[in-house]
Amino acid sequence: MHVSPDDHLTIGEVVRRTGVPASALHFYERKGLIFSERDGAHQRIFPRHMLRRISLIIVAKRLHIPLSDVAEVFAGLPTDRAPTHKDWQRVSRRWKKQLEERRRVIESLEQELTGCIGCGCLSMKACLLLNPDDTLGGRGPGPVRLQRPSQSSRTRPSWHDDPET
Amino acid sequence: MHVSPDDHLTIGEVVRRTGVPASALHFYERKGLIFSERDGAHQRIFPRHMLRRISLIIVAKRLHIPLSDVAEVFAGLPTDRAPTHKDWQRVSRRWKKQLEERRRVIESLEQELTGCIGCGCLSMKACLLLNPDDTLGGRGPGPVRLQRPSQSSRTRPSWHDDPET
DNA sequence: TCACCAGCTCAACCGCTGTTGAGGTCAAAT
DNA sequence: ATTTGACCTCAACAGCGGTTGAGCTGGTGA
Repeated sequence: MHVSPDDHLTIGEVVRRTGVPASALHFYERKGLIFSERDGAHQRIFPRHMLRRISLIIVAKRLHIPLSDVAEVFAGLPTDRAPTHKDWQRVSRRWKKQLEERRRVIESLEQELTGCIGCGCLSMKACLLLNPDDTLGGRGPGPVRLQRPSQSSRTRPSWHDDPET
Repeated sequence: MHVSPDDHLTIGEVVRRTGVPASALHFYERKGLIFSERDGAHQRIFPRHMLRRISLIIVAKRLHIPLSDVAEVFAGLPTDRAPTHKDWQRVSRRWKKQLEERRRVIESLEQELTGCIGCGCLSMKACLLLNPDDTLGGRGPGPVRLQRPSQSSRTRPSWHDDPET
């Protein structure tokens, strides 16, 4: 039943082992993320270590890392053998940093939104939600502003003012 | 210079006030998020309170709330006048919950990934990263597993085992 | 009168991540 | 000899959130 030499796998075998549909494998190959040789009948033969790359793609997918980033990562990885444990550590730490960054962005948005729930001015000029001024969250990680600015320091049109009047 | 009655605005005026390009306004209108009347020359005339809806769309965009959710929210809002402060509070709290949920998902992924950096097995069967078993993170908010499972309780293929061998 | 500007519609296209389907090849099994 | 199954390629389509461009109308000022 289509069994390949120990170190090579047909696409069907890869599909069964990884759960990734053949259409996606074709797609990844077109994108240059994975490679295959061909047998006499022009059919793909994947080196077994390609399973590692595919695993990495699956992980990236779970983490919502775009394939463009995966491609960047793969550019620094050997193509003739599986990545080493050290390779994995580099990659996973890189992706961890991206998760942290995403979390920080969300936390910052949460704080802004919380500050705006009671206000609701939605003024095109004054509302912080509407005006992503990069001064906040721009430099350095960590919380930027834990307290809402004092009343006096912030323009506060009342709710029923029309925006931009 | 194209000035409309106090309570109505041309599309150009809306563009200038909101910073949203006309093409996007057309798009939002096609999606049923905003409405306009037409003047004699079939040109859009926006009721001034439409600016509030547009502000909400801008906020949603910043929060990465999909337009489908905005549409859902707008379905519960009056179409003939601006949303009230109470409306805003309902909406912003809803979106805040969604941010919290997204943050929790990221936190959970961060933890999984952290646990896997030292392991790197990437086993199709055993790796938690590769096998999103909904038992984790599925029920209840908050951290699910703060410590990595004990060596004994978890299958740990060594790095150089081929996945799925 | 003529240019110009604001606006209009409709269709096509962008990047992303794949999926679906049509139509063909090849080897093994019946 | 035929059928089945696995595989191939290529093109088109999906949803999301719009943008771009062509070709039109209508009002205003020089």
